[in-house]
Amino acid sequence: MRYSKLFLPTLKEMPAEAEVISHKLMLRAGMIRKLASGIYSYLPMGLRALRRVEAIVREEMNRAGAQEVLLPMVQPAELWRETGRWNKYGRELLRLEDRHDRDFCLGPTHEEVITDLVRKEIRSYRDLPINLYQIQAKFRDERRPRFGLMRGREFVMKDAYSFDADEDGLHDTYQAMYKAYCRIFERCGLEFRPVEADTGSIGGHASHEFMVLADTGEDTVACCTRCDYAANVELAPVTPDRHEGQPVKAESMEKLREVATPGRRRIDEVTAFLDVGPERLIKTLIFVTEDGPVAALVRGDHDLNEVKLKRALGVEESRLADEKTVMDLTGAPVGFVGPVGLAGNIRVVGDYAVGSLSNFIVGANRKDAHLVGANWGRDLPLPELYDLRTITPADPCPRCGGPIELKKGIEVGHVFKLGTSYSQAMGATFLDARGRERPLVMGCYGIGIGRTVAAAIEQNHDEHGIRFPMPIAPFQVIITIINIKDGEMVSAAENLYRVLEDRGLDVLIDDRKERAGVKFKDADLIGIPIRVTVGKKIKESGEVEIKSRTDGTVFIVPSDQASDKIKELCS
RNA sequence: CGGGACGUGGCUCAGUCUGGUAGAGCACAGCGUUCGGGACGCUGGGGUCGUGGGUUCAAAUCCCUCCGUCCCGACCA
Repeated sequence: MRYSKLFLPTLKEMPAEAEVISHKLMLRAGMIRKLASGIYSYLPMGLRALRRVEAIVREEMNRAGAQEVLLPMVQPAELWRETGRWNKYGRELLRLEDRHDRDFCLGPTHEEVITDLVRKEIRSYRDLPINLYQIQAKFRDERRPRFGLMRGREFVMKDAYSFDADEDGLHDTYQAMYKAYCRIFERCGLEFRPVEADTGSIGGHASHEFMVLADTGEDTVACCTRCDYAANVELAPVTPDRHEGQPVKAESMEKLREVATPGRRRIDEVTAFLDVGPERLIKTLIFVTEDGPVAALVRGDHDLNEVKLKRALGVEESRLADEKTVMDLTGAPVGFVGPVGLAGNIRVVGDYAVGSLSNFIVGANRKDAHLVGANWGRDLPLPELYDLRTITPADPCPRCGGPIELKKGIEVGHVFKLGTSYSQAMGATFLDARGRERPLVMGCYGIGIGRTVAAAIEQNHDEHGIRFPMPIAPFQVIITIINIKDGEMVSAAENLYRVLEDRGLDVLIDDRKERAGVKFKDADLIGIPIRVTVGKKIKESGEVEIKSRTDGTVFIVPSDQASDKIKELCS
């Protein structure tokens, strides 16, 4: 490709709208442009990188036995009504009507469509297992799109859906997908970790997320520094302390008394005012669920984990109660709510760690007042105890007891064992070897293609621009002609360009009428892994300069040996 | 959805507080010099100041409406 003919508008200055580095660089390097919030156009450079990732994904999916299909993006509402998701999915589902006022939606995911397809075509266990995938744009009307391609509303995703005859079959398919995902992200040159993940409201049996480790990640991963345990913090269980739940002797109990805490609502305000540590306090958080309101108790220095709370309560919906609801339920404004005297009115649950507290401090359910010296049994009943808090680096690894480290990650892939929830809801069945009708056992497997490109940039850049890993680079080689008016330089560069293209490399030749500095800056910005400079050395000694964008290594080689060296560096 | 910020040539921004002839740099076009790390000089084109309304002799500037964008939070495969 000739740079002079390429639609590659690079930006010298930082775009005002971008915050994170991958977003800034993708805009500056002319890869993407925004059309609307969370909706982006891919320009040639961006599309090339996207296609590279897609090609790797295709190869590995095909190798793992999956077959590519392409499903419609516009989907009829009836399918979504069958699974109940037409109502459950909420406002993220972009709904539309056709000219006959029939309801449709833009597909945010394709379980319904694929299950419909398979239930109509697959009748026998002899046709199983089957694993179908597609690479296609998804639309999710996110509440808050951000960070460019990292969380867009329209985004390119590879989604695969597997159908097995039984759980064992699903297990094998799941393992094959897991391994394929590892290969995909390894081949993309990413530092990643597969982590145990929450199965969410779908209620599957197992799930792993593939996290690219980067500070800008929106997820937090708990990693053991001793064994290979890694899990999303939403999920990572906290091992209860040995002392938790032990009764306190009556004689060591302080007297329960109410103290005035005017205006002190937050934990840090109360602890500062009373001059005690946050571990002496119990936070009382009121949630509203489909089964009614719930009070959840965690220690002042711990964070409540809503995923764990939902699981402990066995509910699907939960949200923090608003100010008015809290007032109606407890008689106190937010910040002064406590569990004493609450048990009769609403369900109270507590984290294991609150069970071992004695002489603790809680809100008094009265404005500007807290209770000091509270104790289980005497002042209030011990609530149902669960693992409700988010793991911290102070907690041991749930598997080996080793030290835990928290890291930020970008979720680029997710694999799920779905089981039979969709197939049962939609009547997707097959006949087994004994002629019995049974529901298909499903799995689903997603990869955010655009997000993978963005994540690769998050991990591979410097102050000058992108440093694309070779396997996903838009071009492998850029040839920089120092002076376009110098016939000797041009013919040497053109010659090398032809040779490299003939040898199957993707080459960009910078034949623009620009000064050398401009060309170097652009080459660094767009991150082509290998830069070949054809300059004055070609005239003096017949040599060219080959520079690695990845590590900065420079090779000066005679021009007739350049293609061998470049080929070697590209492999 | 709650909180905050912003919206002025293609881009980055100044001008708004204190109303009075729309600016700079970059980019773009032409000419000249320069030519291995985003050159310089001269000339030139390009802006309904997000939208609608209001106040005023006069609005980019003050007031209100709506729209859009970004950030934090909530929420979320």
